Amino acid sequence: MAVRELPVLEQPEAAMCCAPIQAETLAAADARTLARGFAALGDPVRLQLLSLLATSGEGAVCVCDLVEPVGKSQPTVSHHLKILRAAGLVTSERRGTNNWYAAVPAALAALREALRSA
Amino acid sequence: MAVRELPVLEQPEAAMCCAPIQAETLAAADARTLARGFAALGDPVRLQLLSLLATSGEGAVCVCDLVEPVGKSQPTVSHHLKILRAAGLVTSERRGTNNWYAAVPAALAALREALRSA
DNA sequence: CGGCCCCATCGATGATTGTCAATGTTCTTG
DNA sequence: CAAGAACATTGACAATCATCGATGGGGCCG
Repeated sequence: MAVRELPVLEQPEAAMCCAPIQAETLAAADARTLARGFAALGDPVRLQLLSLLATSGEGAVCVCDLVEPVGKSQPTVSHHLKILRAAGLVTSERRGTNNWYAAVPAALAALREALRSA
Repeated sequence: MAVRELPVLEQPEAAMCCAPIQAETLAAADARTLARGFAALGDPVRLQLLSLLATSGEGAVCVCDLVEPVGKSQPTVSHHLKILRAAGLVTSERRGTNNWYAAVPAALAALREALRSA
């Protein structure tokens, strides 16, 4: 594509925004942001990826160690990681030729907090 | 429709299954079930509906009081409520001519628990 | 009984999504 | 510099989804 689309939504954004679901009537804007976060969790492959990252003894995991466990092609895994990163749930860091991903506990905690309902 | 589709997935199912994301490597089956629950939260309209239900002083809310706040057509709201109910996140009860929906705190708590990551 | 709400379902449509094979890009290494 | 390895991006396609207007069915009331 010649003309870049507005990349504004590509930025990590979920992080720690938004009032919990229970605060008066969730504003539409907050709802959109929160929904993007939950939607990122709404796929089995992404949950497995997140699980692999969260349970890895030492924080980060190389993509090469993620492809086989989830049983999908490498481009598909890359695609899901991109979504998780856009939602702010994971971070990535290049080390030499490979790419290490790590979960962002604070982001998960934020979504968890939005779910407190009593 | 003459022949009912297999209704098995229509039943509330999320409820309280599945190991948390952090337990070893989330089995594919558990991941699917959890993902269905989070996917149900992955839409702004459904989050708003859930918010309305969770914040209602007295448990249940009539559909007629849900349509206007979310700014969508009545069939659309009905559709989203159906999805929330299928995911076990809300329950419905007929009272006279109208239908009252209520959040299921235990189901929300189950998803919240799956998110504990440290 | 007849009309009127309240709500669910149907049918259609445009948009989004998950997936893969093929191709690029960026390093490292010989 | 050439070859190869590790990922990301592109393009394509089938499937799912969100949305709405129109319709249907079940209670209530006059």
